[in-house]
Amino acid sequence: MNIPRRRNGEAKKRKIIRTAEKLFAKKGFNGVSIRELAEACGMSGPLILHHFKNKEGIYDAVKLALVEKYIPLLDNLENDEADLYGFIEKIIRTIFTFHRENPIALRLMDWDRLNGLRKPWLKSEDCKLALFRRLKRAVESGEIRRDVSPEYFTIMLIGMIHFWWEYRGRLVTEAAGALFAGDEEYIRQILLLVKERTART
Amino acid sequence: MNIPRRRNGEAKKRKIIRTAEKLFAKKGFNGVSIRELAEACGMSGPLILHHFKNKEGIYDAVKLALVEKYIPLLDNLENDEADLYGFIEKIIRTIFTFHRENPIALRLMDWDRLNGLRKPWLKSEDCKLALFRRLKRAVESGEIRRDVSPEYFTIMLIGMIHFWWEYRGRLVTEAAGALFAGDEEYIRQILLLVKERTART
DNA sequence: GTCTATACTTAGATAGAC
DNA sequence: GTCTATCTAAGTATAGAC
Repeated sequence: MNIPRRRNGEAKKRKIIRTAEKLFAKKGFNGVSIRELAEACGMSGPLILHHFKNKEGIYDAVKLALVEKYIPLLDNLENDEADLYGFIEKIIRTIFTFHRENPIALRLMDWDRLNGLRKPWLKSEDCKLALFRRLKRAVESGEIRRDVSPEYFTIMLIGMIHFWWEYRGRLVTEAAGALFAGDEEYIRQILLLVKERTART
Repeated sequence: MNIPRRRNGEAKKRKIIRTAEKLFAKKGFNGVSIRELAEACGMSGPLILHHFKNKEGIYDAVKLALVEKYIPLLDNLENDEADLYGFIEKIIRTIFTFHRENPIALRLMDWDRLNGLRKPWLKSEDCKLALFRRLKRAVESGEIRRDVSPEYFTIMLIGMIHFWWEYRGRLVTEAAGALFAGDEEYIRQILLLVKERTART
């Protein structure tokens, strides 16, 4: 009994990634040791390094796993629909859904940005780009007011959303339900803002 | 000759703080070793630890130095003037000035937030608070539209500003002049946004 | 695949001479 | 105040038995 199964490695590998995700999000790359990760996984250090080349290899795998969760959400945004406000709401909700389902993503991205991102998050800029392109078209076609700058307006919108999730992450005392209601109200306020700023009179 | 002067310690201490500021901003607390800091200062490690109790002591001193630069800016905001838009512009310019004069502050604050801030940045929330209070008064008195939420609007504004400086920090290829012009245009766009959203029709 | 033992490096901090 | 020398702990990673 207790015969080590063949091809048990993949399960362990996933376990390592899931555990490392949380630890890296909490303490950053430099703040997590292989020893600590091994203990949290209930394995030995050398076993971790049997599955991954080195510590950076673990980190890269964590990033890759997150990017892969991101991709299906982006496929939603392929065709930038006719209705500008519908499109903006869709983008906002896409980002909100991603962060709600991946509460550690923002912290990981922040650590990575501060550490000077050796390898970039290939897909993470796509929401910003999609938003910018759609806004630019709307300004050029006269769909919205001409004095709106697509570049700066994009930065403002992404900034509002980004900061909300940073800020929200610190409200640990709140109940989950209250946070969710806050999300909805914040989205509503953003959409009001967008309309008031862009609508032609 | 080359007699070691008395009371030379304070100058060294300042030098250590100025050097540590840059290193901590770049690599975070865990990413900087005392050895590295000592070398960058042109001193030995033990000398650093003669002036500060330990590594955390250096870090705290760096934070303190930054907070002290922040205080005089805040004194500007004491009386929240009659004109709402003037007040908002003043707050925005205050934050912009601070970040332009202390280009490393934002990174330090971000590192600190991620590391779980043992000791808080006592004064850094004050701009947000001043803004919130003024907005609340404006809504309640009917100075601006009633459907504006002071809480969320504050978060949006701070988010826009915060993200701009994060984003700006990555635009290393741009000339300083272009960045400065970008600042002005961004402020202009924010103020347009605020007016369009809040003005009563 | 999985462990123990261990090599090697670097970290923070101290002792003590000057 | 300032240095050299050094301690101890912790880090990454490998060797090799099972």
